[in-house]
Amino acid sequence: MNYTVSEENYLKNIYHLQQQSATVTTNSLASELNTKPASVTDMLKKLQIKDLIEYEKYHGFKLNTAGNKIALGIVRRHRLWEYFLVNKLGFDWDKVHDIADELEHINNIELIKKLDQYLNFPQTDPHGDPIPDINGKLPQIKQIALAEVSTKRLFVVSSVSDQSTEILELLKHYHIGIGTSLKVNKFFSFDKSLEIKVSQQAACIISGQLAKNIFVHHD
Amino acid sequence: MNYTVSEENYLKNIYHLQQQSATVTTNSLASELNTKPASVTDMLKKLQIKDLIEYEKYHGFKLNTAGNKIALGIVRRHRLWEYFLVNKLGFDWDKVHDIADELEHINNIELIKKLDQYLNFPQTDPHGDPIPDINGKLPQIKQIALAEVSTKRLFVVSSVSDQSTEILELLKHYHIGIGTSLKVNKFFSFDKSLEIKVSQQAACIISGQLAKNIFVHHD
DNA sequence: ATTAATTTTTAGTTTTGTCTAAATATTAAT
DNA sequence: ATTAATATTTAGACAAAACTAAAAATTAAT
Repeated sequence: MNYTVSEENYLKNIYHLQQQSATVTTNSLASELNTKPASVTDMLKKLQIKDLIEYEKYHGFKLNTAGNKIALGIVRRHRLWEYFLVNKLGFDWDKVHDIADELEHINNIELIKKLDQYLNFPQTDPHGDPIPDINGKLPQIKQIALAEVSTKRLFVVSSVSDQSTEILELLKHYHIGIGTSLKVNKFFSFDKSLEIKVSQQAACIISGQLAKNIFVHHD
Repeated sequence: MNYTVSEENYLKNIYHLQQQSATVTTNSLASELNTKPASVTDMLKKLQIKDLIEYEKYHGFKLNTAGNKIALGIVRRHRLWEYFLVNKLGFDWDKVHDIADELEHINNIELIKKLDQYLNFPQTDPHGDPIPDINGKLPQIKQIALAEVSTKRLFVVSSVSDQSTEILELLKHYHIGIGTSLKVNKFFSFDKSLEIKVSQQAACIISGQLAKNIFVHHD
């Protein structure tokens, strides 16, 4: 079976919204897709006929097993291409999203297999998000927000939840990227800021706001 | 300005047909695109309104300067991706066309600039076809069909006009690829076959049919 | 120079994905 | 338990890109 670019975009965005709340609403999907609720309703009917979602009028909807598998395929392609764009072509990680949004719709098994191999089977994309394997299985890396970590223990940055240019700018300033080792020296309860030590550099202070968006795992 | 996938496909195919005959007909374009003449007429009107072709009802049409520039951009992207697919991902050259047909429509200047750089600014794609530069200029490598070459002189294979799996199979058998050095020992007028000597190998005989499809340039 | 054959265009539909405006269901509030 | 507010769906239209069948223009043939 083959799906249109539009169908794939709906499936992908339902998938992402489901990561936050199990059931998705027409309005939230519409705003995610920059479209109108009426258009969403139209597409939902089509996706239901193709048996990719569970959908009951007026009562939200979610991907079924088949829909989930397709969504994971799209996510896999998106994240592999992001990895390629950053690690082979030398893009900054905040510039690759839109390009990957186009590349992800090229659904050629051989292409993605060879790309994966060429990239040496990466586990996560440049933002630290896990890349589903060929069967749609996500490598589960358990990660904690830096804001909730214990002090004096070494962690490795595994992902950043906000992927804006603004956060990248700040992270660049602190010399923090995916894979950077760091530890928290002290939490300051007054303004939730914290003192951290990033690899070989001198200790520095970051905001609680930032620490909530940096995810790490044990070394 | 931004063009749809369909518009780009029309422009690209008009470009290719123009390589063979200066003016293109509705029927030939329809069969090239696997569509119906009526659909071609429809699109021609649109392309004329967008000022990309010269078109007079019932009297053929061709790309104007603007249309040509866009077509060359598509060809550039197509051939760069083909190069990538063969030389980085390890595809056989007869398997890359369809994938490149999809990749070519992603029109992001930064992407193509970085891809070009990553591939080290290749001059020709894996079939030996020249890659237009960023301004649409084609590197002109003058080439002759092997069937029309003088004997006992050394040539380098620069391209193959037929790009089917069938010809690849045959070329593999003779150990001939783009870049292979060879010379013609003798033409046999009886059946137009010719004896050639490929690099270090023993001399062998190929058909005139094959020789017409192999293009070479001086060493 | 007519007629026949071919090519191209027009007219009218269809499908996909979108939209606006109006109607209907659901949820929240008094 | 109504009413008000919000969310969702329906109805009807539209644009892009294709199609079929029929009409019109061009070219070739006698």
